[in-house]
Amino acid sequence: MKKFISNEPSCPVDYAFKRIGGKYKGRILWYLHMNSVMRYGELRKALSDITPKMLTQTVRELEDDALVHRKVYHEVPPKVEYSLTETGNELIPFITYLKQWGEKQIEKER
Amino acid sequence: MKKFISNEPSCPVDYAFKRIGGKYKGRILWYLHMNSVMRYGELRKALSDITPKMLTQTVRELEDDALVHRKVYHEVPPKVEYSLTETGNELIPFITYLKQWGEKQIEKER
DNA sequence: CGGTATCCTCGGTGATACTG
DNA sequence: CAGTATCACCGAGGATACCG
Repeated sequence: MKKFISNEPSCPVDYAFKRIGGKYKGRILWYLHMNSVMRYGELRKALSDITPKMLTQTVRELEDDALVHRKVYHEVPPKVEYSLTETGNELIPFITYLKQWGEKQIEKER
Repeated sequence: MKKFISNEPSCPVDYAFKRIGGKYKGRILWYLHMNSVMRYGELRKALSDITPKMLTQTVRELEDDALVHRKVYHEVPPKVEYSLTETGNELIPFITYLKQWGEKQIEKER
């Protein structure tokens, strides 16, 4: 039987995983989906175990990958709002599926 | 506006990511989906950059998580076949979606 | 053929303190 | 409020050699 082998240096599956992998990206995308718009401090509270450095770093990566939009209000005190971009929104069906699968597996373990 | 915050210690999204995250798991699941059954050496060729240690470690984790089935033939020379379990198959729609999304993004970059 | 056994590297993550 | 700046750690992943 002839096997299908895709040996591209950058497999699309790998590519996608790199863009949404990492310790917090899945949760951030999910929270932004649930809330539409969140401020820096709100994300920080939602991801209670995250350090400011990691939060900033992670949302910047998501912004560079065009999954998250960052809106800065030049006020005092400062205000920054995060939301999903169109491309980020395209990931939601996928994250929803993954979440349901995860819930099912957790249920199985009990 | 009241925000939706899910602060469970083990969010299902996180849970799922941990089970299919890692450098090679996505590709292994995808290859097994495409080929139905693959031997150790075939997986090794498919994932040309993987070391035997990492391959063994990764498929063992997938086996422990009941995503992959490992069938040993007690022959000489030895023969081991890997395939997706039912639970592993449930991830395929998700990986398919992710793959298409990845292809689209790669296309955008060009 | 299908793995193990060691040893080692490196970068993703964390802790803490400070700032416009 | 929304970040930066440093320094430190540790474990996922890699290199290499060997085994039943």
